[in-house]
Amino acid sequence: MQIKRYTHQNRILVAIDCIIFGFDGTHLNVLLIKRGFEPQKGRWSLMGGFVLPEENLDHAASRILKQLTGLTDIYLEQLYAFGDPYRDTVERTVSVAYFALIDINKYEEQINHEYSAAWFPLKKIPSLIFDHEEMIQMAKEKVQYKAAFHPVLFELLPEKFTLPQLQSLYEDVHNAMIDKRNFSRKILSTGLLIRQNDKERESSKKGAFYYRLDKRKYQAKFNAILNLIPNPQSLK
Amino acid sequence: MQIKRYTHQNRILVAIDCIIFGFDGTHLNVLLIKRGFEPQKGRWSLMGGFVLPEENLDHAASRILKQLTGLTDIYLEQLYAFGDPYRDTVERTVSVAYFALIDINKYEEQINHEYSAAWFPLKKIPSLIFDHEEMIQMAKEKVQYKAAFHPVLFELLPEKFTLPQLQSLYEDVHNAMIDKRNFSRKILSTGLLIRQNDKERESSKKGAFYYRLDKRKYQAKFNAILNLIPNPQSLK
DNA sequence: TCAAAAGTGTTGTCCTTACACCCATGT
DNA sequence: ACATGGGTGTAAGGACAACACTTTTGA
Repeated sequence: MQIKRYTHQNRILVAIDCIIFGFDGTHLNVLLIKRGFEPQKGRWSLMGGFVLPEENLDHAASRILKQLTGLTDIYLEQLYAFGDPYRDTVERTVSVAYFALIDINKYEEQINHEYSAAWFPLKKIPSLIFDHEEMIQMAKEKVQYKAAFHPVLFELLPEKFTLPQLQSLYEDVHNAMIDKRNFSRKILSTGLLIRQNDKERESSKKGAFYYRLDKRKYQAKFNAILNLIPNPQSLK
Repeated sequence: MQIKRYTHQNRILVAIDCIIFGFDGTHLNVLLIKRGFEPQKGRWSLMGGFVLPEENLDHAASRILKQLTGLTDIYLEQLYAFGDPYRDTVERTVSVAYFALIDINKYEEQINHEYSAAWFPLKKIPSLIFDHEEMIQMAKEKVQYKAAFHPVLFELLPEKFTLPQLQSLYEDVHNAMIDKRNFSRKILSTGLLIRQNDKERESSKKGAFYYRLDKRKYQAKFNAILNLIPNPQSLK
């Protein structure tokens, strides 16, 4: 007996919301849009959209990310499904949240005129619609946790970056000061970085060597458990 | 302007599936049901059900867990949302998977006659409907990962348990032999266990002391990052 | 008295941390 | 020449892993 449809069941809207992180050199930022549409027109929110009939959740998230940023091949990971019956004030909607880590410079090259978007440092997030603040909070904790054991923060940097840049990123994400000697030893001991011959000369007179990821080793070791921050206890 | 409903959008069934783990003293097991209903009647599957109009996802998962096991106040955590458009052969359904850790003995006291359920060791999972095998695989990896840093496996044991029991649990979950001297030192150094005065005398002549969780400290330290297994590298 | 599992301590190695000085360069 | 940030080495302490013998008791 072939069944065609489940009867007497309640169908629900399924949406995606994207927490898009970028690093401005000092702080981790989130990309938000000012809604030009109802509901809650004029307020800030995460970029989101409904899941279409023929696409899976990952595809929907990629599509929505591309719609705002123009970017593809981005680090994107499912975070959590939010399903409070009243979280969306219009109609019940289950939202599957994804977080993305992008190189903030790549974004700035793109310009999307359909949405007015802006970066906000995590400590200065404005009031958001629905449960979007909760989503960002959870995403932040997830990135923090993940970055303590996996080399995921490289996704936030350009292809060429310096150790001081990398260190500020770690310091901001973990909200801690790190000793630069210990940091460089630890990071370099992973074998993931290849030193380039040229230097970045904007932010210091001496200049700091550029590094580049060894992509083979990066992929191979991504899921390995590394110890990337001094006191994992400082996480909660 | 108040909107009443999103127009032109596609509504989807939202279901919950529960991966219920129990430990039989030797192996980690999963509780499966033999479906007495369509679709796929007669095949093994996870326990699941649709999300009802007025309940959130956690509530739906608790309800479904209780329906099968009779148990409440169980460790239950959202795992992942599965949303391939064709994963359910009847009709598109997004399933939010949860995993539960229960004391297998508590379950056996309960008898649910509506469902014929059975425990399967992880290495002997039968063929399952839809994407349920993938769900179990992901849940297994999640438990393994989580247990390496957080004292979550206690949820699988009765209130009173012995160190050898705990050790076999860790050994099975991480698929590794652990030195008992190092293991007991590490576990006891967390300060989470209180030794009882009585012994378990079934499985050895000498008898092994019972321990009990210090619930205050357990709650306090649950999210702290502990090092609970010898070589985190043995995870992948 | 023997077998079977429980319980316990020490040592060497490695990893982690704390810490201070020199280097290169632009002004 | 000096100020600024980049880059490196070492020593002490703590954590981890490897390892073997004694204890208890039921048969």
